[in-house]
Amino acid sequence: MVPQSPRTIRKRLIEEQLVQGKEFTVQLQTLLANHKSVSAHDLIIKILTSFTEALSELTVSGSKKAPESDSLIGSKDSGGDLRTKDKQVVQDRRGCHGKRRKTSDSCMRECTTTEDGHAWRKYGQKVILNSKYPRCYYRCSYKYDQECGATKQVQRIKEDPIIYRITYFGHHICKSRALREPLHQITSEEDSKLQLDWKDFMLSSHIMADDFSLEGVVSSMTSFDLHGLDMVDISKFGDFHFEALEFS
DNA sequence: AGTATTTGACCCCG
DNA sequence: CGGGGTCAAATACT
Repeated sequence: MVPQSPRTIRKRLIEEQLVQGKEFTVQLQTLLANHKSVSAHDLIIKILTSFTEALSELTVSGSKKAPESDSLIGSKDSGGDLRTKDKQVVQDRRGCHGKRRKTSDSCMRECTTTEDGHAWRKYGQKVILNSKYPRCYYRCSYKYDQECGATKQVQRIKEDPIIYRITYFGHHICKSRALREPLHQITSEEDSKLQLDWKDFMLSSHIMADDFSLEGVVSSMTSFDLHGLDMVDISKFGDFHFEALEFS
C-alpha cells in the first residue's frame, strides 16, 4: 500500500463531493420534471453543501487574502508621499491598495467570449510588457451593493479566432445578473446567447482541465442560491455543464 | 441625470 | 526602479 499524499486525499474528497452534488442535481432535475417542487429546496441545500465543501477544500490553502482597506478619506497611509503637482488633489489615494498576491486564490481560463453570466464593471486597463494586447480589469458590479469581492482580468491573447485569457480572483457572493433577472424578461435572442456563453465557458473549463478550472465551475455553481433558482430555468444548465466536472 | 467606461495618476511589491 | 493593480476625475453613453 502506497500512502496517499495530502493532495491526493483532498482531490478524492473534492471528487466525492462533486459527484454527490451531481447526483443531487440529477435527482432535482427528475423531481422538477415530475412537478414535485416541495422537497426541491432540501435537495438544493444538499447540492450547495456539496459544492461549498469542495470549494472550501480547494481554497483552503493560499487564500489568505489581505482585507481591502477601502479608501478611508483623509487617512493617509504611512508612506504618504503624494507627488507634488500643480493639479494635486488633496487626499488622493489612487493605487493605495495592496498589489494582488500571486498566492491569492485565482483561476485562469481561455475563452472565445468574455461573457460568463456575471455582471462586471471595468475599472482599469493596462498595457502589459511584451503583450500585444492590453489587460482589462473588472470588478463585480455588486461590489458595493452586496460586498462581492470577485474580480477578473481579461486579456486577448490571440486573433482569429479571438481568444481571451480570463483570470478570476475571489468568489462571487452576489447573485449573478442572469439569476437576478426574472425569466420572462429575457428575450429568446438573449436566452440563446446566454446558453452559448455558458456552453463556451464550461467547455473552456474542460479544456483547461486542472484544479483551477474545477474551482471556477464550483464557484459559479455556489452563486446559485435559493432565490436565484426560483427565477432561473434550471434545465438551461442541465445538459452541458457537468461535463466540465469530470476529472481527467 | 444617472450610470458605465476611459485613462492618467498613484503606489505596492518583486 | 519599474511593472502592474487600483483609484478616481473626465468623458461617453443611455
